[in-house]
Amino acid sequence: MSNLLDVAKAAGVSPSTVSRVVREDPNVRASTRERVLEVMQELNYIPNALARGFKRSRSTFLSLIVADVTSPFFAAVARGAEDEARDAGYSLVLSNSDETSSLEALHLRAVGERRVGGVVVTPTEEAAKSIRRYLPEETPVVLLDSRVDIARAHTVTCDTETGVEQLVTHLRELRHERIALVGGLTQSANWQQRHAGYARAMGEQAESALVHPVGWSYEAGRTGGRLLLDGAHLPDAVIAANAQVCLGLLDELIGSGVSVPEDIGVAAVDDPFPESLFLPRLTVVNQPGYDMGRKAVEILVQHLEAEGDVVPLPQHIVFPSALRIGTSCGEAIPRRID
Amino acid sequence: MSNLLDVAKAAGVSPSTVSRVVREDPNVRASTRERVLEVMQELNYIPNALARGFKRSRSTFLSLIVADVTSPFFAAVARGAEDEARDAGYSLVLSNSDETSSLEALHLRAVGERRVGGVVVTPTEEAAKSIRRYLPEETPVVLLDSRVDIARAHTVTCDTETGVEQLVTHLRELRHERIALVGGLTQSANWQQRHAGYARAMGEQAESALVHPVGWSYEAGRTGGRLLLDGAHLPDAVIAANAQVCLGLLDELIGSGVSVPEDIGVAAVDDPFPESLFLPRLTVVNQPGYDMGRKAVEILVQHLEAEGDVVPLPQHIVFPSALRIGTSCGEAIPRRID
DNA sequence: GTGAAAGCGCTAACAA
DNA sequence: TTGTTAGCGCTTTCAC
Repeated sequence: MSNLLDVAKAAGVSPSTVSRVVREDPNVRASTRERVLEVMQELNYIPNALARGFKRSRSTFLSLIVADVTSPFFAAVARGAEDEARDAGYSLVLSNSDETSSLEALHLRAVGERRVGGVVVTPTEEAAKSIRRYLPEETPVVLLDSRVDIARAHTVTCDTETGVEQLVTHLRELRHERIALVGGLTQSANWQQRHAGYARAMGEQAESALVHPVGWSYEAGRTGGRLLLDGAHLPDAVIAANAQVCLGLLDELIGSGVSVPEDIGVAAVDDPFPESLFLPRLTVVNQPGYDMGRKAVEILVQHLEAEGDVVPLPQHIVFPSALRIGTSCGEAIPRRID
Repeated sequence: MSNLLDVAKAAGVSPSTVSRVVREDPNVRASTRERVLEVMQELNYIPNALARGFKRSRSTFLSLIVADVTSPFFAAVARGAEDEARDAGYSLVLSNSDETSSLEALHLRAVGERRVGGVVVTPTEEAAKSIRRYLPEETPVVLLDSRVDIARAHTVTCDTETGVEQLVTHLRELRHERIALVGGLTQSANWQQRHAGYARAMGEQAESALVHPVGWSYEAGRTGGRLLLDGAHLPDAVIAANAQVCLGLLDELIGSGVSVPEDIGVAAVDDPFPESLFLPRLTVVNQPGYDMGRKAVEILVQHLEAEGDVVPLPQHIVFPSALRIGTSCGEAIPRRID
């Protein structure tokens, strides 16, 4: 691999001149630039961005740590983040934490040591500790889709509280009375939001026996489904706390011979099938993953490119969620695939 | 940010000693190591992996360039790739090319200049040129899910030909006679595979009027759906060339009042709804995206860590595809959600 | 408009 | 067991 020095020698100029050409510094005579450019071609010179960033101590990498890219919401976040990063001239390092603090710590350490310019992370409860420990003080952090309390961090979240409130109101307008809430963990801010929205819309009718904070996974959804099936009679409708839970829930219910929406209405926060208008369509509270990912990286870049050495104040962006009405709660009679 | 030299000074030892401690070189007296470790704590020292890799000219990044992480197949690939990369001590840089050669070129250039250790890419037709131009000669490349002809590159693919052949045979056993194939582009190796499997299983019955290589996108699926609807009568069944096409196709068909599978059976290569047992279940030819991503990175790592300076021979791995029978082609009467 | 020289943080001979 | 030294490829003063 030829380097800048090789080019300089072959072109009969100094390294600084070649550097100027590479960086498109105008202070180079046209004819000189010409010659250098030619030699670069001949030698197949590829600038070393690592060495460059190293010297200027500026990273050209940004990190995104999500629970699992395989889930549609996080895939959307990743796509938004990568698009924004690319547009700003950065490359995106992707990590999956499986919502496990040890894996999260491992990744934070990895990207910290690799001196990424900034980190976007969907944090676990222990994120604060790992961030303090493994990330350089000056590395900007955006907490996405959760708000662990970290003074220096920016946050990008979605107002699912209002979304769930609207959803429950919608369900009640459809004459559903006993409405269950399945999934999530009580200590998580995300669950608290969903539950608050639920409680607000249910008011007096809220039945704590119908609230099952069993976790965020597919398995949690199945567990929740079994809890509902084991009850004396099924609730009128059930809200899954996220896409994974929704899938588990549906598999459990339908696998037990329950019909949706005839026997029970099913709705979810996040859309398990986001790409399709495919019927039957679930009624969902949708979070704008793409925009959230994009915004998170935008904040990082802004922070990194802030003038002077004052640390930019933390930003806290809240996106609205959107109630998208489908046919899974008895809203209409669709054409069917079965 | 304190660096290795700061630690050395504060501990009263030489930089090499600190370096030895960091690298867990056994040639350090226990008491010395102790002291250095303490100082590292105090100074909050975080090793600089960039500088280290730079010095040793070994990268700790690997690159994955896919069409779009948002599609379930590529998300699975990304997850597999990241898991393997993590296990091997690398970080994964993710890029989306949208199957566009200009975007692909941009990303190849970006990761080439950033001196990633290796690249996994789902290539466009022009990939060969960009790779030659923007990647250092010695950077290993794995072509995933396609086989543009590049001498130096490893390949990881899936035998969809056999898969489609099995699928068509299955459909014929269900007494479907007029079977359409929608999506893909004739010049792509991926389409040729699918078509070859289709042709082989159809034999004499193949009708070229039922083959519509309209592209790989959601829109292509809709176009294909319209083509079918415009025909004198619907075929008995249709195979979508990938997940996106399948979604477009379903939306178009069902949106026009067609029932699946009563009026037409629908099957696909790749699963648009991979995570769920959710009924109705599509009959699909499944590609093991996770394993393919994992294997691709494994090859990269193997290549990078090969002893000596002989360039490892290109590997060509072919995964089998799996026919997964659902209920979307009239196979059974499922419980239903609608 | 161009060049010389120092150094970013680390590792790897080599010497002691 | 430990230290000295010379760079990895680039940018950046500061001269000229």
